[in-house]
Formats: sequence, C-alpha cells, structure tokens
Amino acid sequence: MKEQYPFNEIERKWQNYWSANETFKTDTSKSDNKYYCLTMFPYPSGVLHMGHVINYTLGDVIVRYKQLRGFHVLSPMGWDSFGLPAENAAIKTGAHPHKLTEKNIIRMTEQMRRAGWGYDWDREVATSHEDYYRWTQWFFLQFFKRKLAVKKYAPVNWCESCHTVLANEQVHDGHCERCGTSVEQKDMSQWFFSMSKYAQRLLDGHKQLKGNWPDAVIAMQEEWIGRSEGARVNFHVKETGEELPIFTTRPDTLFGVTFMSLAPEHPLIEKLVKGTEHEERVMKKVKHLRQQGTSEKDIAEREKEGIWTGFHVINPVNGDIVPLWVANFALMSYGTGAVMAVPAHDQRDFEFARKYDIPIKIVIERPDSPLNPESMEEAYVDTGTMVNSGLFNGKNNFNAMPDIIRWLSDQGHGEGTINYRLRDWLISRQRYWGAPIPIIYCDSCGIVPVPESDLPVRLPGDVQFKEGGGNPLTSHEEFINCECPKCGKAARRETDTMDTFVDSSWYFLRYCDPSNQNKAFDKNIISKWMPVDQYIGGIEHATMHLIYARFFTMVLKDIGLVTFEEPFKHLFCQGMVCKMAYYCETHKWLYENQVVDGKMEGDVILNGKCKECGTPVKSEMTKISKSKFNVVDPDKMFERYGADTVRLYMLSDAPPDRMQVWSEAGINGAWRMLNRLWDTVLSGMEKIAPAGTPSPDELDPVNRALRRKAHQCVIKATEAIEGGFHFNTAIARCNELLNQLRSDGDKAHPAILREVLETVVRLLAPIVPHFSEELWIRLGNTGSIFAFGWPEADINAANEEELVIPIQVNGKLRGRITVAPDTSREDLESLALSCDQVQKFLEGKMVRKVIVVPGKLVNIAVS
RNA sequence: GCCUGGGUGGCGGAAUGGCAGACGCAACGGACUUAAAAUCCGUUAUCCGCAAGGAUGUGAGGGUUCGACUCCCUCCCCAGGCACCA
Repeated sequence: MKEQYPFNEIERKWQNYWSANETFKTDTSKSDNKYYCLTMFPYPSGVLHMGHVINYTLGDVIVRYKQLRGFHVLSPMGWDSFGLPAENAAIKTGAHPHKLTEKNIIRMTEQMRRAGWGYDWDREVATSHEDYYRWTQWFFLQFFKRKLAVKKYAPVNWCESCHTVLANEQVHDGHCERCGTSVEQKDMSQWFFSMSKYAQRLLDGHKQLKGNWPDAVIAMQEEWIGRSEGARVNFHVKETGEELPIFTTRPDTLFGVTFMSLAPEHPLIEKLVKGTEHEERVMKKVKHLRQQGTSEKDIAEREKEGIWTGFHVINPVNGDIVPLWVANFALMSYGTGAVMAVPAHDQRDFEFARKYDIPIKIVIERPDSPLNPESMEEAYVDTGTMVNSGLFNGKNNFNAMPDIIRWLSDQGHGEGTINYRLRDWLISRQRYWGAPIPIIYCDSCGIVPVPESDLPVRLPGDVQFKEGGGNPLTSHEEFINCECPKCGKAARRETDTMDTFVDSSWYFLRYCDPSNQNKAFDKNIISKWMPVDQYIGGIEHATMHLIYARFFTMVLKDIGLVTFEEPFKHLFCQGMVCKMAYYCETHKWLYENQVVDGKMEGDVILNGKCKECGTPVKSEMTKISKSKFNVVDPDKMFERYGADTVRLYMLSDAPPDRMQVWSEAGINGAWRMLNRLWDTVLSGMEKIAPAGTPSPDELDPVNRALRRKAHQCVIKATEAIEGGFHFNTAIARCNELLNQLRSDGDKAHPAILREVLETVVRLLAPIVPHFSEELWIRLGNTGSIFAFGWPEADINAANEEELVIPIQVNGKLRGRITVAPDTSREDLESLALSCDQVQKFLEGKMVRKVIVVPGKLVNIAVS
C-alpha cells in the first residue's frame, strides 16, 4: 500500500513555523513596493462556511503569490462583530452578546489558523470593541458637524410584535422574518447619512473603477444610483392655486398630459380634500391603496388602481385643465411623488386611462401609420414628429428635447434637472448590539452632540433583554439619563445604535493603524498604504457595503482625513459554492448523508426514486444551504483531507469568479494530485541531484524536452495568475509537467529531475503552502520556500526546437509538417504545398491563395 | 420589461481570430491482489468503417474572413441583479 502524505503533522508544523517567524507581520512604516490585500471580514457566527473558505483561500493565495513576487504585503483580519444574530441569541439564551461574540471569535480564529491562512494578527480589529466603536462614533460626530448626519422623519419597516424597525433584508414578502407578523410602514424620526448628495460623485468614481472592478458590480451600482435626466415642471392646482411640481424624463410629451397622478402617500391629498365633499370617498380609497403590499410579488401582480381627488391641475405649457388623480403606481419616494400622465405615450398611463375612461391625446405622430386614440392598444413610446404641441409642431421629439427644456425655463415653467434613485442611508437601529449614536437630547438646547472627549459612549453591560425583542437601552435609566453638555441640565441620551454597515465602512483604514489611541488612524500611514490594492468578497455586497464604504471614504476626503476617494483599487468577487441537492415531492429536500455523491443512491434513494414513497427524485445544483441539506462542513474536510487539499480543490476546477461546484469526487482528485507529487519526490530522492546542482548545458532530447516543459510551465502559470487569477489553468499546467515527468521519469537526468520537481513545488506554493514548504525541505533546501521568490523562466530553455505546423486546405486540417522555428514564409509555403497528406486535396484544383502564419499554420485556399 | 454574465463531451472546464475538447472527474478495459480498496497503465466528442481514413460537431439561424467557440446581426434558453423610477 502506498503511503498517504501526513498532512496533519505537516500542516501543524508549518503553521507553527509561520507564526514563530512572524511571516505575515507587516511593518507599515515602510511602504515601498506595498500591496494591501483585503478580504471582507466575517461576522463571527462561530463557524466557517464554504463561502468563507473560498473567499479567504483566494485572498491567502494572492497574499502568498505577491510575497513571492517581492511585494511588501499587508494581510489583516478582523471581525464585523456587532449585529443581530448575537442579540437574538442573547434574547433566547440570556447570555450576553459580548461573551457570545468573543467565544465565537476564538473558535473562528482557530479554524482560520487550521486552514493555513496567513494574517497579521497584531492588526486584528473587532467592531464591537470600545477602541474601535469610539472612532465609529467619532466619525458620526464629524458627519453631524457637516450636516451629513441628519435626523428626519422617514417611513420604516416596523414590526409591532418585535417592537423594532427591520432592515429590508429582514422583511420577507411583507412579513417579519422572525415572528411572521405583517410589517407596516411607519413614519419615525431617524438618523440618516446624506448619501444622496454624493450620487453623482459615486457615479463619476466608476470611471476609475472600470476594468478593475467586475462589470456586474459597477452595473448594479449604476442601477442602484439610478440617474435620469429630465425636467422639473410646475403645475398648479386649479381650485387652490397650490404649486405642484413634477419630474419627467419626457418633456417632449408635455402637451399630451390628460391627467395627473399622485402617490397615495402624497401629503397634498389630505390637505386638498379635508372638509370637502370628496373627503370620505377619496380618503377611504387612499387608505386602501396605502395598505397595498410592497413585496416584489405584490407589485408585479398588482393592477392599476386609483381615484379622482375631485380637483384639477393646470398644465403650464398649454393651459389645459386636467383631473388630479391618486394612483397606486405613483411612488412617493421617487421624483416629487406627483406624475404627469400622458396615456398616448406612456404604457402605465395608457392602462390607467383605458380603465378609468380618461381621454388620450396624441402629441408624437408615428412616422409610417398615424395613431388613432380610439383604437390604439398600447402607448406609442418611440420617436416621431411632434403634433398638437404649439411651437414645437413638426419637430422630431427626441431632437427637440434640449429646446423644450430651454423654452420651459425661459417661460418660468420649470427647468432641466437630474433625478437620482439613490436614497439617504438610514443608519438608526432600535437595537442594543451596535455602536450607540453619540447624541444627547436636551429640552432647552435640542439635539446636542456628545463632546469628542467624552467618547466612547459605552454600551452598558448590565442590560435585560426583553422577550419581545425591544431595545433594552430604552429602559436603562443609567444609560439614558445624562447632563446636557451645553447647559448642564438633565438630558436624555439617544438609544438608537448605528447600522453595522457604518462599522464596516472604515475598517480597512483602521487595519493600517490598528492600535492608535489618539486618532482613528494616522493620515501619513493611510496615505502610504491606502487604497486597498486588491479587495476580495462576495458579490452580494455590490449595492450595500461597497457603496457605503465608497461614500464614507468620499466624505473623509472632503473632511481632509484621507487623500483619495476610492478605497478599493481592484475588486474581485468570488463565485458561490454550490452542491447537488435532492428533492422528492412528498419528503421535500433529502438529507445529504442519505445520498451517495452524484449518484442519487443511498438510504433514501434507490434507482433515482425515493425509497419511502417511490416518487422520482429530482436533483438541483444549488447554493450550499442548511435548508436544502447540501452543506459541506469545512472542519470535516480539513480533518479528512487536510487544508492543502481543500485549498487546491477550491481553485483547481473553475476560475474563482465562477460558481464552484462541490463534489466528493472532485476533492478526491486534488487529494490524488498531492499524493502523486509527494510520491514522485520521495521515491525519486536517491536519484535527484543534490540541492543547488545546476542543470547541464548538454542534454539528450528527452531531458531537453522536460526542461523546456518546465520553463514553459512557469511562463504559462504566471500568465494565468496575472491575467485574472486563473489558478485552475495554472494548476493544469503543473499537472501536465508532472505527467510528462512521470512518463519520462526513468530517463530523467538527476539535475533535471530536481529542476522539474522544484518548479512544480514552487509554482504550487501559494496554493498548497504547507505541502510545498515540506517538500522544499525534503528536497534538501534550507529555509522557507517563500524566501526563494517566484520561479523565473529561462526563455532560451523554454523555446521550442522544432514546431509542428498544421496545414489546412480551405480551412480544414489536412496534414502537418515538422519544421525549425525560424523557417521562412517561403519555405513553409513550398513545404506545405509538397506535403503528401495535402497533395490529394489539391489534385484537379486551382490554388488561389496560400496564407502562411509563421510559427502557427499554413492555409491553402483552392477552388 | 431593463441591466450584467453565460450556453463547448456523461460532468467541472480549456482554447478569445489559426490543430476545439488542455487539465481534472466519471466510465470502460488491463496490471497488482485470495479478494476488495488504494495505486499504476491504457481507452474515451458523435456518426460511418475491420482498418486506413472520412464526415459531422462549441444553444439556433444568418453575415464578415483564406480561416470563427472567438468578431457582427437576429432569435432562443439558463443564472444573477433591478423593476409601476415617471
């Protein structure tokens, strides 16, 4: 029996070595050739999942690769340790969130060590620690000072039974994730960061991110920011004279307005109808419209619905008097909450007009066949000639747009404007386990910021968590009661804490200067080490964390705390880890242990059918999740195969930005590769030349070919890594080299044997570091393999001695010729034409053209 | 509906204008073994053929080119994101 390589012993040994030698400790006072590699820090849930494994493996491989390339690498790790799960667990078990969090951090640190990921642990930060959140609070005060942190009324998702607001992610189909209660919209006074002011800058910043960030992330952010150009036009209520501005992207259709729609939440509605004959009728309907669900499903299936307010508006461009409606498709959160309606040229308005029998007026004429308001079945939204539009008649609507906007503003009816969908960032949370917002409310002085010298505002430890889930700070008298910093009178402290995305909007800065007691960070260190050279994380953060962190950094730049405004130079998003899951109609998702990998056979599945009920079992390749019973426990994998095998498998099958498919058979392949290499080195040891022996100049063809392959392998593997972290093809090149060595092994020259094996081991070192360190030593070298740098290819050794040139006739492969690499164009042509295999395809044909691509191929065009 | 990816053997994928299917998995055959596992060697896109060889083949259809998985146009399907955004 072949011996398996002793991964347990080896991995422990080298982890201790790296730790003892401070391999990943970074001196930030030196910044020449710096490389800051950052992976998104985790929430300390207590266990690593496969998503962490792919994320941090990728980061670690890049860190080690860059170290080998001679960079001075910063590789920190920390904890996004405030958040709901710990608080929810506290409510259930009574344990304090702090204790629970610290326990989880210890457990996960141990798991990370076991995976072989190298971090500078001296830089560890945890957002729930006082020495971190005091600076989160300090930043809040800086925002407040510049009116970028403001308190205002806003509708929020409120769960009555939990007595708290919920983040959007916690609302599923309009119901509270935890208790199932229907979530209501409630106006509450909340703290916001004025992010919408930065909408254009966030968009502009994309210019320097293009090509360095995944296109998908930039596209998602652009969509999220949602810039649209148009005009703001002032309508007036005919009966009251009140001004009613609207936003439109189609000022060219202004002359076709036949009604106006208000969002059901629009404050004007109540104001207008109050005390009139319309009040009861309108408000009843409005109440109904306001209660309509906001889930995606509700919106998609909802029919257009509304009611006439009893009032009219005057169209400023032509004096038309049109009815003012309330419509369920108008949104209070976008534009002004009021929409001009042009049924002839907008599909939503068209459907609404048809339903309520509102007139349709054509103002853009279709080029080929004229439109008929009575018979048209959908709105005409394309380009055409303007009609019924006063002085713009006869013009092309799209071309006339700038003129129309100019005219509107000359006439005082409105102006050109840009609207963004991006909203201000609601940072208030009615939760305990977060950074307290450093604000005091005084009856005489109003809203007063906590003086910077009083920071941090500490979370009290002695809190009682309520069954209902409410914020225990609201009943903690000692916390709430304080003195007003301005007048000294009794005052009350803000009990809301900050959204945890605030904590994670600056952690990458703190890593550069983690133990600074006087400042959040030293500007000099930051200006040398930031921006992050490579950021790695999941794409699910595209419109949350990655926008927040960019916004935060822009504000810090405006304040003068940093010198750049884009924090992450390059972004890489790894694919999610998927695994086959099995499903039967009656028994739902089937537990994975009952399934033999890939075969749908086992305790509950037989011949593709459920053993219990005989129903055919369906399978689905899907994201690893507990609910589908297809989870993989990283700890078990480390135990069975060792960290290196898991690391190798994660990178060997697909490029890391694609979905990763987990299969037991696949990891076995990685395991075999390492064992094969281990065996090749150990069994060849008595033959291998001593360390440091150079390869001789005079070699037989087999050894020249081996050496050539080794040097080509270095070139190709390096290209694969540099060109987008394609470790899968780099690994494939190593396999090819290893395969060639194993088939020619007995003929290998002792020095070539060493050169080839060392090449493979060195190329694999970032991916399987423990394994490579060990083999490097066993090969007779001294010191860490990472001290020897990345292998360099010898171009002369890599060059082919002869080339096999394919010969095509009319683009079809018909033969091959073997030639010297420097064979001339003319020689290639005549060799190709006289080649035996090709001759029969040329018989009776006329050669029209011969295309010669030196070093590549010859194509003969005949007819 | 819009935006972003993607569609290549039984499977993961490779090749971004020049030999399609590298590398790996699975499968099959063989060696070793009392046997199994492990390991090692070999075969493996499809079709025709004993073979030599030939034909077909990268979601579908068209185009550009000496030559297209690759570039252009039209369409279909899958994944993710956004979505009554005026």
